[in-house]
This record gives sequence, C-alpha cells and structure tokens, in this order.
Amino acid sequence: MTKVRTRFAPSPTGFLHLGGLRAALYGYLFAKKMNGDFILRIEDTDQERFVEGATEVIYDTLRDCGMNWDEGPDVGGDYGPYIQSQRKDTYLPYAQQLVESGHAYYCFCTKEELDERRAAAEARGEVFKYDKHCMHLTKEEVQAKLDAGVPYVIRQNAPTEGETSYHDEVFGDMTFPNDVLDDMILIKQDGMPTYNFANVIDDHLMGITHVMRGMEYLSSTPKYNLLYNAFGWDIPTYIHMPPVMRDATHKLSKRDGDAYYSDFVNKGYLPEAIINYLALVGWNPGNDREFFTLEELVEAFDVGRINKSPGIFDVEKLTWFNWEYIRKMDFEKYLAMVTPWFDKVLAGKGIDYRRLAQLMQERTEVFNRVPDMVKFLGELPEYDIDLYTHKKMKTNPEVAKAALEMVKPVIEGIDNWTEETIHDVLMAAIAQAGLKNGAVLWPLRIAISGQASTPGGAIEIAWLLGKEETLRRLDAGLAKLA
RNA sequence: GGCUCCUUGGUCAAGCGGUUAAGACACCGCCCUUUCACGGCGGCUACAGGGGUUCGAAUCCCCUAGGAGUCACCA
Repeated sequence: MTKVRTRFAPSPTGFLHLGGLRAALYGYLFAKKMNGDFILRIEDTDQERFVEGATEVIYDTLRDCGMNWDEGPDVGGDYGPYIQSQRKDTYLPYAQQLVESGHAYYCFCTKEELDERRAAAEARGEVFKYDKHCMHLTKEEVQAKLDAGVPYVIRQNAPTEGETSYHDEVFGDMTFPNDVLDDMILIKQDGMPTYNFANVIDDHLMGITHVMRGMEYLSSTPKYNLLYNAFGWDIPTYIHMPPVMRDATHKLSKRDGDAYYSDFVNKGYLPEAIINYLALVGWNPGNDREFFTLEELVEAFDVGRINKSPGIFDVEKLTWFNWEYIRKMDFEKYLAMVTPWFDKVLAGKGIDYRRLAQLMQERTEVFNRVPDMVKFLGELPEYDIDLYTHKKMKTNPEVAKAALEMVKPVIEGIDNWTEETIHDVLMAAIAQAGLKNGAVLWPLRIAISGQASTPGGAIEIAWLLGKEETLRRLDAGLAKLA
C-alpha cells in the first residue's frame, strides 16, 4: 500500500484565517493518522494578490499549533520546489502536451473581448461560456499568431455532452453533467498556470494520494479529473470539507476582520484551545469526548466522521475551551503569560502578581479580559453607593457605614499583615459584634474595590492592597457614606 | 438562472427503521458561599414542510421551501 500524502496548499494572500487553519488541521490529522506525510505547498501563481510576509505567517501559525510538515519550501523534500512560482517552467510543457493530444488549445481572445461578451451574455440573462472559438483555428493560423508574438492562453478542451462522476470520501458519489463545464484556462497570458491547472500537475508530481480541500471545489473536480485522464494519471482520493461559517449565511472570511488565527492569539486565546475547538467544527469523534491534544486528535481522527453540512464558528464555545485550558495550565506558565496583561494596568503599583495570579487563574477565560478585572487594584474606581446595598447580605448604605466604622480600628490594629491574620482578626471582630459575615465583608469589599465583582473576597483583596491602601480606601468609603 | 451540496434545540452535535431523540456551549432557576465565580442539582428549547414505502420513520424514496457553493487569465 502506498504511503498517504496530503497537502495544505494556501495562497500567501494575507494572514491565515481559521477556515484555512482547519483545512490544514484535517489534512495534517489524516496524514498522521495514516502514518503518512503532510506537505506544505505555497500557491502563489496569482502575483497580483501576493502579500509580502504572508508565507512566513503561514509557517509560524502552523508551527505554533504544532503541525509540522514533512516537506515544504523551508524544509525541502524530494518533490520540490514547493512554491508554485518557482515551478513556473514545469507547467507549460504539460499544457503543450495536452494541446498535442487535443485536450487543450491555444486561445488568442483578449481578456477585454471576453469581458465584453460575458457582460453581454449577462445582460441577456444568460450564463457566459467560452464558445471554443479559437479551438477551430487551423494549425497554421495558430502557429502564425504564435510566431507573431500574439499573447495567448491555453484552454482545456472540455466535453460538451455526457457526464462525469467521481467519488468523494465525505460527500459520496458525485455526478455532474459535462455541458456546464467551461473550457477553463490552464496557462495564463503571463505564462503562469492557473490554480486549476497547477494544482492538478503538482498534486500528481508530488504524489499526493488524498486531495483534501474545501467543498467549493466539488463542482470543478470533474474538470480536474478530465485532466488526470488526459494525462493517463491516477485520480487521487477526494476528501472535500464543509466550510466554517460566521453565521448561517456567511462563511468565516477575511472580511470579518475577526477570523484570523493571529486575532485570536493576540486576544489571549491559546493555540491548543483553538485547535481543539476547530477540530470539532465539522468533525466529531463519535462519542462525548471534547478535549484533545493534537496527538490525541491524530489518534481519534476519522475522515468518515467529517460532516457534510457547514458549521458555524461559535466564539462562546471557543472561549469555554480556552478557559478550561487556562485552568489546567501549569501555574508558573500561567503566571508568565498573565504578567504582561497585569502590567497593562498594574505596572509599578506594587501588587503581588503571584498571589493575584493564583486568584485569577481559574477566572481567566481569555487573557485580554484580565486587565479590566484587576484594574481596580491599581486605582479605586468611581462607584455608586448603591453597591453597598445587597439584599442577600442584608446590607444598605447605613448598615455598611456602621460596618466600616466597626472594622476600621480593627484593621488599624493588625500588625502582621497576612491573609491568615486579617481573616482571623476580622472574623473574631465580626463574631464579637454579633454580626453576619456578609453584612461586614460585603461593605468592606465594596469599599476597597469599588466594584460588585472581584477576583477574590475582601480578605484577599485587602492583603493585595496592603494595610495602608486598604485603610485609605476604607476612609474614602466612609466619606462617601457620610 | 443552470448545475451541485446541505437542513436534528440559539450554536456544535449523537443518531444510520423500533431510543423517554444523547452530550457539550449558551441561557434560566435552586443549593453552597465573605462578592463574582467554581462546584452540585434541576430546567428550557430540535428532527424545515408535505407526500409516500413500512407493522413502525429523524433515519429509505419523491416533491416543496430555505440556505450554501459554483459557473474568473482568484485560489
């Protein structure tokens, strides 16, 4: 049995978006599951859309996620080069071979002419299809134009009747009538192959056994098969994948501005969480399991369980995955990762990051939410005295005032500023006063934090703030309640 | 418009002729609790519609509707 070889073939037109990442992921998972090779090929035949640096972004993203390729532009391999623009010269001879065998022909119609005719057809409500005009040129006519240096393209000579069928591992048996097949361009006027052509040539030359790609290629696959047949090559196994959607009617695209892998990483999403979640949009292991490392995904992956219907990308669920990953993260790693986020609002404030991190780790869903959650430690926010009213704690501004007055001298008397001491002293004082814990601790926490929700209770916060700052904020609260 | 694909709760989804139609996220209650959380318990919502086939359809067939893709010298 031949070794499985899959490929991820992105165009370097910008950042890698999540739909593309998932395509790469499935290709990687399948190859590894089958003990095969995963190949990275850069499809840059469209020079107008080429974006500087985009190739590096693809490398970085894939590596970041742990998907290493066995062959590719930077790691080499026996089937290189792996960048299509560097393979430019390999395509033309194949196209010419097709011209020889009658499966393709030279076309001298200009883009402008074609655009006009296309517009005219559309105006008539018809679908434009190239009429094989240039196919009827005689050999001599063609040669004369070629000799005269007339710009040309090479088109596929597609059949106009009958139908073409193929099998897809996800979608099953597909049949398309041939009369909808247009004579697609194989070689562009600039000498570059089109994606449609290069992809067939390269997949064959690179020994790709399983072609995995988005389902938008479902309807052009017959044209590719015609090419394989014309060359007498084996048709690869097709695995078309459903798209990742933004909502029911829109694909997740670059236009959303929020679909790039890097957008999520910058917000504080973990690569592991992104990969884990992405794997589950469009595929499932057949059981209830949701958490997988990349290695575990390889183990569990099964092409037969790829869904046919599009899946909507749910940020809420991704966030949940991220949070779970953060909670399970090694504490020292968390501390290192959260520090820059603390610094955004607490730099130079003298807060004990280690203790704060302990309090924050299980509350961190996404890192970019951290600053807002801890900002109050650096500076007491403006707050309304309504916060002192809490039904369950049985507090209101009057009760709060009394509680703060009671607690102030107690805190002033604490010399050994540790959480344990603060806790013990406070609890003793509350018990002695015959009050409920909540009736005192709620107002205290409000006074020193200025907000209803905080990472940790009054005691932890008081400790983090330090005795001096705690008392200062207590006085401010008292002044507010006066 | 032609061709192709898709259609189970708000979302991801299990299911592949017989189930009380799983599970997860989200949401809503209750409990716990010095806040918010966490945790525990419980709840809410689904087979697009209509015809068949069958003793029996979410599961098979047909039609309709809705959505998506494609019809480039973009990939």
